[in-house]
Amino acid sequence: MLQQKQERGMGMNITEFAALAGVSKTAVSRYFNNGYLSAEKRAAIEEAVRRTGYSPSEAARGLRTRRTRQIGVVLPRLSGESTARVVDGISMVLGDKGYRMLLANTANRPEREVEYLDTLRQSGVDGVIFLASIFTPEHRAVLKSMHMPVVIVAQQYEGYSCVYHDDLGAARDLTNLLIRRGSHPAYIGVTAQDQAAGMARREGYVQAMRQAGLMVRTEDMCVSGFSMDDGYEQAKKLLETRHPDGIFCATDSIAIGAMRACQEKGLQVGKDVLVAGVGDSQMGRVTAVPLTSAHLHYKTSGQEAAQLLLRLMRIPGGGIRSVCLGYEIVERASTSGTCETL
Amino acid sequence: MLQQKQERGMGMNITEFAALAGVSKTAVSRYFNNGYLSAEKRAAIEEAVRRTGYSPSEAARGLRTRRTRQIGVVLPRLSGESTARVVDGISMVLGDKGYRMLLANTANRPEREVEYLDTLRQSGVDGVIFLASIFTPEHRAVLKSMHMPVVIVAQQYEGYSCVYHDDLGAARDLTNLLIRRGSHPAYIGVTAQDQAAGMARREGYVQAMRQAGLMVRTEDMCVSGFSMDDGYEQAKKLLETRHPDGIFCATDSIAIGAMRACQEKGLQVGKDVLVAGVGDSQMGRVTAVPLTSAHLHYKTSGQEAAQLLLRLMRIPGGGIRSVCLGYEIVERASTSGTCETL
DNA sequence: AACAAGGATGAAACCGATTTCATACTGATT
DNA sequence: AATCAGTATGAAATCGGTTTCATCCTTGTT
Repeated sequence: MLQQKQERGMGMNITEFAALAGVSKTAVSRYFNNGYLSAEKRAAIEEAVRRTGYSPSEAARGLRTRRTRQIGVVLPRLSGESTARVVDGISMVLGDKGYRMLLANTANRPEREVEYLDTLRQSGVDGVIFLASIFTPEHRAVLKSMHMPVVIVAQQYEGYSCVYHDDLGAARDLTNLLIRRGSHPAYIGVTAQDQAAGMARREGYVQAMRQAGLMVRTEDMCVSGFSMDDGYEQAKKLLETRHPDGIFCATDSIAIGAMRACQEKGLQVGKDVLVAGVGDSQMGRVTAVPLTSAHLHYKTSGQEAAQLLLRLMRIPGGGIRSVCLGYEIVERASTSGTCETL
Repeated sequence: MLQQKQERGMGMNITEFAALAGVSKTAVSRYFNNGYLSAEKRAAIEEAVRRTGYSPSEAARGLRTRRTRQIGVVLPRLSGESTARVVDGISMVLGDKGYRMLLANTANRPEREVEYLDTLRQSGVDGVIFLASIFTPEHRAVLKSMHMPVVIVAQQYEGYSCVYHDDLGAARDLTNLLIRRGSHPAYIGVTAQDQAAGMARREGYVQAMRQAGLMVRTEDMCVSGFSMDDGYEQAKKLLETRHPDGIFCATDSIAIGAMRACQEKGLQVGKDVLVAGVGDSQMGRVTAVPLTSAHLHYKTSGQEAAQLLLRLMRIPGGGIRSVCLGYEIVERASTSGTCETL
């Protein structure tokens, strides 16, 4: 029976293991926590670990230390390049530091975000990274009640460590590019409830238009959902009513939908109509007319967020600091007129 | 001080809370676990919970019950449509059942898979879903030592609950399609260490060729990496040495790379060269020549995997059962010759 | 009226670790 | 010789829940 336990390396507790190794429980605990320990004991325990495969129970350890070595990640969706890349970045940094990642996928339902944040609070994670979409008063309330390190990604929020992109700058530069290439661009964006993708990019468009001395007409600006199909629908309407010679889209998905609408109307993208998006997605690189876009460093933002969280956990009650990441404009055929072949 | 604790709803333990609610610890425990409890006590506790926001410590609970309500998910990468969709499916089912998801991203390093599986074993998750890429002897060893419910996705492995796709059938049908459309297709695949995407799809190609009475030449078959660029490189070589009039690719990414290689050589995809991939990715729908592919139900496979895991956890020491999901051939311009405009 | 079955109750044992504390030993410094 | 700082040690307390157990009420049944 004992033999079986030894071989399986399971179901053993520190008391049994200590007896087997010929040392005290305390010594075993010290072994796993780098406490004072003589070389002989250390060796004896090491040997016993090799034989049995014993490892201390995380549950018991967590109960006593109040640390779980887990951090929660709340995100609006998993499918979607940007989110996936952010999470990738987070897991790179956190994995190296021995932290595990508890994922909460809210499937784009803001009320779930609040719910999950609360669950994470209960489950005792050491910290939370929150990929926010929109901020409701409930969000603010639950965030305030978290009482643990929190980092917010892709939005700015006073009093918290945030990592975000210069959405406004990217939108301004892209709109400028559309203008320089000779168009008077219209705008297809997303809900203004989304600070980053909605508000900031819209503002970037408006600023660029004003600076260029162009009329900003509200009829030239419309609000779309996040999908390709949504972009297609909005663009179709726009093309019928306003006949723009350029469209700046708040995301690549929207832009790709818009390009399809253009082509269905017999317009040549990159020539008759210039189109640009934001995000530099894989898809935008393989479309018939490759899409001009702004590359945002999503993976980096994930890494930065993890770093900021580690910092918050290191400095008790302090260490709040935010990071703004830059962008790179990537011009392709959808604004240059040179229609490539793939 | 007590007032503060009440208001914050934090740092309180069951003893303090029980005193505050005017009941015994046991009653509180029963409240949260649906044990025998009079209506009055239930109401009193409910009221106290509302006032304080108290919730039992997961760590303490887990220590005693040996259940964490967490399940581990090990996957080769996060960015990548198929994986993301599988995880999406998993989180849908598991989230509804009150389970949390511990994600381990191995970044395509098989040795890390083994390492993470071991970490998950230690951290006491209630079960594991393993999105496998390849199976080494170390994999088999660590799986055997898990002593907890495990479901394997995208591969078949004797003795475990698996959910996988009919890769062979999909590959056979697609190859058949390429043949019916008049080509003698070559093959670009991935390492045969990958049972599903490597072996099975390759075998499907070979079977279809044989059934059609066509020569299967090893020179017409090559091994590529998983990226678009890898597919591009392999296709380029193939086009220079063998001049095929059709290419069946083991994945959409490879196929998209191959299409680019064709077009750079001045060949018209869908006419001079027919191309097909597997996976029905978003990207394959927006390429200049939309890509014929097989739709695999990734999200469903995630849901099924979660169901199978719940079943394993429900039936102690049994309940092993596997699921094979079908596919749907989606023919687009890359095999039909009708070159669409986006 | 006697008895069985099952609901309701709380004290105490238990889960498996970490941390405190009191004690002991070593070598270096006054 | 006395003091001190640092290393080593293990028994016991502790973390915050759940589960067992013995007991006490109710009912309904015979």
